[in-house]
Amino acid sequence: MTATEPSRPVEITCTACEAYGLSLCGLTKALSPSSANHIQIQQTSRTVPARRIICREQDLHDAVPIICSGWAASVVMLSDASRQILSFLLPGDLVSTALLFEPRSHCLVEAITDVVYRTFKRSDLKATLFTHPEIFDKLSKAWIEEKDRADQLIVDLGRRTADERIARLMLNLAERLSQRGMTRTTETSAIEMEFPLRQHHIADATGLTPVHVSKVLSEFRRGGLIKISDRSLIILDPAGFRRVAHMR
Amino acid sequence: MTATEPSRPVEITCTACEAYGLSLCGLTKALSPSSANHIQIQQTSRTVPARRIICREQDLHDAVPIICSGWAASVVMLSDASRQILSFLLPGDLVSTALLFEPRSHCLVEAITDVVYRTFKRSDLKATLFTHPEIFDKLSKAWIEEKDRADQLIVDLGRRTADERIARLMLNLAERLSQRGMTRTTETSAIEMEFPLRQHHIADATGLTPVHVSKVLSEFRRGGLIKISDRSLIILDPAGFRRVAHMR
DNA sequence: CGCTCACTTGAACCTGATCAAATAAGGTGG
DNA sequence: CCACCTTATTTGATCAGGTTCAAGTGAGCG
Repeated sequence: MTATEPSRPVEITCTACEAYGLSLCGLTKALSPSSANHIQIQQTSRTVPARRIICREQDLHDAVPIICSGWAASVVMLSDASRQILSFLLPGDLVSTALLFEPRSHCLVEAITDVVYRTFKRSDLKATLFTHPEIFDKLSKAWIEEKDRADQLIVDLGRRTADERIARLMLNLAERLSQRGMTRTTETSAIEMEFPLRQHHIADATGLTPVHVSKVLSEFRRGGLIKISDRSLIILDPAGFRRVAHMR
Repeated sequence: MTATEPSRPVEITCTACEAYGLSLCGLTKALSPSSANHIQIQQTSRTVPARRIICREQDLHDAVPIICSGWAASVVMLSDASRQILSFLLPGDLVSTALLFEPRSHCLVEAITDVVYRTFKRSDLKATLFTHPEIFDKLSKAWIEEKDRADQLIVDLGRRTADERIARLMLNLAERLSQRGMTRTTETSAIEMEFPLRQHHIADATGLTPVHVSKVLSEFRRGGLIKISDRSLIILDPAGFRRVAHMR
């Protein structure tokens, strides 16, 4: 909530995330071929420092936020101060497709790293849905993906061990980052990426305690599966790590 | 998969679930006032006996099924034969709003009781979305509800005890049934309903084992919170039961 | 009558939580 | 750059909520 450009009409194209060609920001791709086709839509860009809250449960949002850069998380707070992370938001992600239809969110979104995001006005975005089938398709795809991930998480939390949950979380993030071109593969076929999560984020996302996360990660390290240092993650043995993640 | 009426054009009105005024079937309500407005849409009705599978993961569905009567469950099967139930489907529920956009489902749907359901052709239903804003609204509402429930389940599985999970499941079902007029409140303000779930269903939905579910239910019974017999459930002490469900 | 499936109950076990203390990393003001 | 403070991570010891295993009781059904 630091810098706030004055709201002004711009192309829906969001150069910051265009490269990812994904999710809502990817809709820019759907439109750009025929340049005459660009939509004028009210849009605001904001920058939020790490750890700050992007929006709260109570906020009535007229705005639909999209992450342009940085990592964020949607989290539900319980009354005893325990937390459950519903999903991590990466560049190009719509915070929640439900916001397209309802100005209410039952969880809060917080920045993990410094985050740049843009908001579209719901009514504008909703209107373009009807006039631009490509956007409609992009958004329904985003919606399906969001739900698929939620369902996967339900299965993970309901039926998998701590090791599996943590490995799967990391592999899922690696996959999503790689779709965005945000991973590198070394000559030893290890996968390398920026990884700003603290262990408590991993704990909040997997339904575990930070203490146990620490133990499991040490175990993974000892097994030569991963290497974490300096806010970056290397999956040294992707095949072995996937084996851990599946198991059963 | 027993009785299959030949596919024929009928009004979208689905009398079986119209009474509930909910979910997709509720869209019938949105339309019926102006009778000139009725949609002709291909529709098929089927009856499935208890325990049978309504549709599998692999099936490429051209069809969008809606439960007309009975209870069903969407379940994910793990390779070790353990199961996670993602959601229970009650009369008036769309099996999955994602089916509106994608002919694929990553879980299977199985009948708990005898189930009557109808299927609409995806393309037809999708088309009416654009021409009938009331239907669009109904469906986006269904989508949001579906996602809210999934998110709630994530929190339950990630952060709550066995007692809380089970109590919340029952209270949620009671709430949904009551919206459909499928509960009775006695003079002692106990809440009574049909409850066809086996303990293993409860276990599959809450990420617990049937053995533990049995123990928790016995505890609830001993505490005078609920009474289960003969496929029906009475919440004897709703206030007390809600207290158990919240706890923290 | 004999089966199968659902539920119950108890004992032993185990995964992950809790508690506690020590170490390492940042971040801030001087 | 240092001193200080706060936040992360590690590690070990103990605890507990649920699982697993096992055996027994019903209830519905062909």
